[in-house]
Parts: sequence; C-alpha cells; structure tokens
Amino acid sequence: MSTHWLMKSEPDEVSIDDLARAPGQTLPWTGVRNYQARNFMRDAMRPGDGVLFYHSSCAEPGVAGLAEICGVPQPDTTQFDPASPYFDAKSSPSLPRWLQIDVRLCRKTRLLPLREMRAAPQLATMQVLQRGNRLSITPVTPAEWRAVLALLDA
DNA sequence: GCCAACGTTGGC
DNA sequence: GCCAACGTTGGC
Repeated sequence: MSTHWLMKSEPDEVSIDDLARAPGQTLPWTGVRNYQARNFMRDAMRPGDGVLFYHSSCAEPGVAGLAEICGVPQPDTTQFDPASPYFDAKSSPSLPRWLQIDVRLCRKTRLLPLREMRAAPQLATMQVLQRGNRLSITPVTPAEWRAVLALLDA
C-alpha cells in the first residue's frame, strides 16, 4: 500500500497559494476524470498520506508544496453541476462516477522544477517523469519521497 | 502552437 | 471484443 502521492494541479485553476488561502488550508480535490486516478482515491488513499503538490501546464512545472490527504473520498460535486467544465451527464447522484477527497497543506516549499527533478538520478523512477505519463495522480515510493524532501531542503 | 502519447468512444 | 478515429494531456 502506498502512503505517498504526487497530485497535479494547474495553478491557473488551483495553485499552492489557493490552497494556502483556503479555510483550514484544505480544499476538495475535484475534477479527476480518469479511472486509474479515481481508483487510487477510492482504493488506496488514506488520511495522513503525504502529497507532493505539483504545478502542471504552466510556465514553471514542478513541485510547489507538501500536503496531506484528509478524510475519505466523497462523490465529486462538480460532476452534477451542468455549469461546471467537469460536468458528467452520464453520472448520477444515485450512482456517482467520480470522487473527490480533501487535501490539506502541510507547507509551501520552494518550487522544485521538473527540470531539476529530471536531472536527479534518485528520482529517475518517479512515475510522473516517465515518458508519456499523463496521470494526474501517481504513487510515490518512500525512497522517492525522501529524495524529493532532500532536494527541497537543499 | 506543436505534437507524442495515451485514454475513450462507438461502429461493426 | 476489436480497433480506428478522435479528444486530451502537458512539456516544450
């Protein structure tokens, strides 16, 4: 069982500063529309799991902070909202297709750029760095987690 | 804006 | 169940 994760967010949508400003520095992680990522939430995430908060699709992609999983998965509210870009007409409240889970900020860090991550041999196994990776949630091994923390503190 | 990689859709 | 077409992701 994994206890660490990397979660991608587009800072134009939800940035590390948005998380820092949120009540309780906690936000529901909504908008996941990939079954593999959903299944991680449903089957493997536990309260207290460590999260690398990653900024993607932006000028400076990379890890922007440390967070943790809070609570248990719930139906993603955006799937039922016709005004939301994440609306899913094929889902229904009686049989929700997509899940959200609360994420709480532990600390904002320096931006650890993707470029620097790629250059670190001890991070070479990270799933997010593998060719063609598109998953918005990926498991992080304890060794990878420690290596990222070491780079952040360096 | 480009484009490689990958997931999803839908006809058969 | 196959698989071609299409849409999305996300770094560059």
